[in-house]
Amino acid sequence: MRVRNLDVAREAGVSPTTVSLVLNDRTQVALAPETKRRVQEVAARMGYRPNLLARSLLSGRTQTLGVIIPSLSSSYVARIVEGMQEEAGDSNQQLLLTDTRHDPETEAAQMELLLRHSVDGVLIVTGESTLRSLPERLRVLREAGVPCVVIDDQSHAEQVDCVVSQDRIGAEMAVTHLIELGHRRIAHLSGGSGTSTARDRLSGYRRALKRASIPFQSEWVAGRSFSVAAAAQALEALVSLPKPPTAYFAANDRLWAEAIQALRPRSARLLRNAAVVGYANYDFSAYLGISSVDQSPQSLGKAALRRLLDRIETPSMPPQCLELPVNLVVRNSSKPVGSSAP
Amino acid sequence: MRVRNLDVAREAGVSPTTVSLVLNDRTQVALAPETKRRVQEVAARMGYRPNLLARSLLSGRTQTLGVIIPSLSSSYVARIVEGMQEEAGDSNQQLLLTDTRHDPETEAAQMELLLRHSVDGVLIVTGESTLRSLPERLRVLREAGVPCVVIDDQSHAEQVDCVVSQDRIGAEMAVTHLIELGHRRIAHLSGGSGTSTARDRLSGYRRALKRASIPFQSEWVAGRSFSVAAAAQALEALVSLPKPPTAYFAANDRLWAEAIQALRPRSARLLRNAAVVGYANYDFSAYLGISSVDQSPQSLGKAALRRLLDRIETPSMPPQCLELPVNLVVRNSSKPVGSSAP
DNA sequence: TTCCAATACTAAACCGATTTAGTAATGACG
DNA sequence: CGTCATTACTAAATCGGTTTAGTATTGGAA
Repeated sequence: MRVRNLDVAREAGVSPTTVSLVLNDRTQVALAPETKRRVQEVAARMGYRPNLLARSLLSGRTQTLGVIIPSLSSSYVARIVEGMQEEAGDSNQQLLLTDTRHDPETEAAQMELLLRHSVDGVLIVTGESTLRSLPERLRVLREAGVPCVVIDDQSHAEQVDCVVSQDRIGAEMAVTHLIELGHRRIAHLSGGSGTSTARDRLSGYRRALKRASIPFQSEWVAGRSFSVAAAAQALEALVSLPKPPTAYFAANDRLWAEAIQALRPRSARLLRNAAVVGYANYDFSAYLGISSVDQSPQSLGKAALRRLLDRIETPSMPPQCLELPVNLVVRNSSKPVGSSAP
Repeated sequence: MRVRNLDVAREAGVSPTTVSLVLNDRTQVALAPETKRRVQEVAARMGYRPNLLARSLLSGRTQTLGVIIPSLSSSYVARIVEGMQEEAGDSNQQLLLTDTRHDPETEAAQMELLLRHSVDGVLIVTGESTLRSLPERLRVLREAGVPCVVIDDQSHAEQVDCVVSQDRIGAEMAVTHLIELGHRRIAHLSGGSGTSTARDRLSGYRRALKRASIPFQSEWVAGRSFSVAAAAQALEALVSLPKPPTAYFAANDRLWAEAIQALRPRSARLLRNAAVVGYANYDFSAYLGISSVDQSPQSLGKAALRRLLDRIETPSMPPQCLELPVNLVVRNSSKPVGSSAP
């Protein structure tokens, strides 16, 4: 059915070795130009397509990378994967994508499969629900000798390469921006303390307040996780404070949008004039006019894949944590204090 | 480094054959229970992980499916892939994802790579920009004898399996809904005539008008493609009609949102009171309160993958076109005619 | 003429599993 | 006691490439 090396060899009247040498351009070995031309012509004519399985079995390289993500629903994650795709395409790598659906067991099972498929390396985009099982995943990878890059978590930076965004700085930029708009009562809708990104954003928030000599008030920070329910509850609490905040820094745009959506109408009305800066700059952030800190997830993905390829080539490098810059996108929700415009 | 069948065999004092028989539960061959137990124990202890490359080379099956998408930026596409993931996980299949970035050449090159990797089948999510090259892709796949399912286009339904949504019916539902809200001047922001989905939506729009005895007016239909520029221009034209429409049926939510975004402030103000029903029900549609026709893209992905697996098992089946149902999600943008509420 | 080097190509081993065809040992039966 | 079936296992071929170590041929130099 499928044309093999041997078929081409027969048709061209040479040995499989010669076919292999010609098609892989092995110039160390002398070859008559005429033979070379003939083999190429025959291979093209017959539609020869090398079987990468066979090649990989011998070489131990598959040109295939495993990608583990918590879910593709998040357009933030989707963009990271897009960035990986782009870089992978340029480097002739294929991506085996596996979605864990936020489930550590699925993650474990899928990673096992990736290893059986002999991926050359693995890219892990961390998620709130799979963070706890990350050390176990890393252990398995280390034992298998398969390189790995972790995205969006730096808790294991001494053991393994990771790529994150400058979350603390991003948060600081966002809050400083609100302060410059004249706000003093600035709340933080937090993602809790379960992820290093959420912790960094809180830390940036505090730093910005401190630099402006605004005392930190613990009741201005609410939110236990990146879940909608937690966010809605937290936002409700913030808006119900005796002296409600005039501005909000949300750890995530989606969190903000969903929370607003879920709030009772009264609370939602109270929020109408508040200033907001969010995080992650989803597509819809533009439609909603929410100012947001953009991490350019594509760059994250590209950088991670680039790093993984480097690591595969030079396994001995010391692990490194790449922190990519972020930038603030200002939109309508950056309202100056006291404004009552829509 | 990696534990092989042979290593397990040596350790357990049996032949590789026996190891293979035990681990694959080949009961046709008699095996002493004690041997079986020992082999299993040794394999587990040594962390044996079968090399699927070797297995595939022999069997001709890789348990790997190629997925070709125009881009992961669209959350609609991302959801389709999510659905595939889910079904794939249940069937022990791996997905090789390739993003063509809307470029036919990248698509061709990537598909070539997928074939070299011996995927068992290919899932193609069509995009406006890669539709023209689809016949060529299908030809190559047919020649290679690799099964394929096409998503979101039924132009080749006699040759190849396809999975689409009931777009005509969805459009009819949307427009009928607007008619029931009392609207008569209903415009259609179209996706042009380049894709069968856009054509079907237009056709559903016309059917709904006809059933309500509203004469079709060609100036009420605008839009040449699913691009933002085209949509903004089209919407501008519609809103500037001497008697502007009171309601809009948009071929796509994103198109609508982006067009609004791009419009001049004056036109945007004119639209504030118009009723809208969109298509595709993106996440942000809920945040913006846009009524929308939901195709449940996950189901599309699941159905497509299911069909592909069936096709792989039974290559002789006649090609089939699956049309999945859609449903209308009603939100704030479903304003009755003459309303001036926000 | 003989020897060596360069040229052009190839035979065979190998990657790690599965599978087919077969062997050795045991036991039952006539 | 010989034969045949059954049980428990294995040797070797195979998948489709790449690579190593080689062979045959030619030409030039001594």
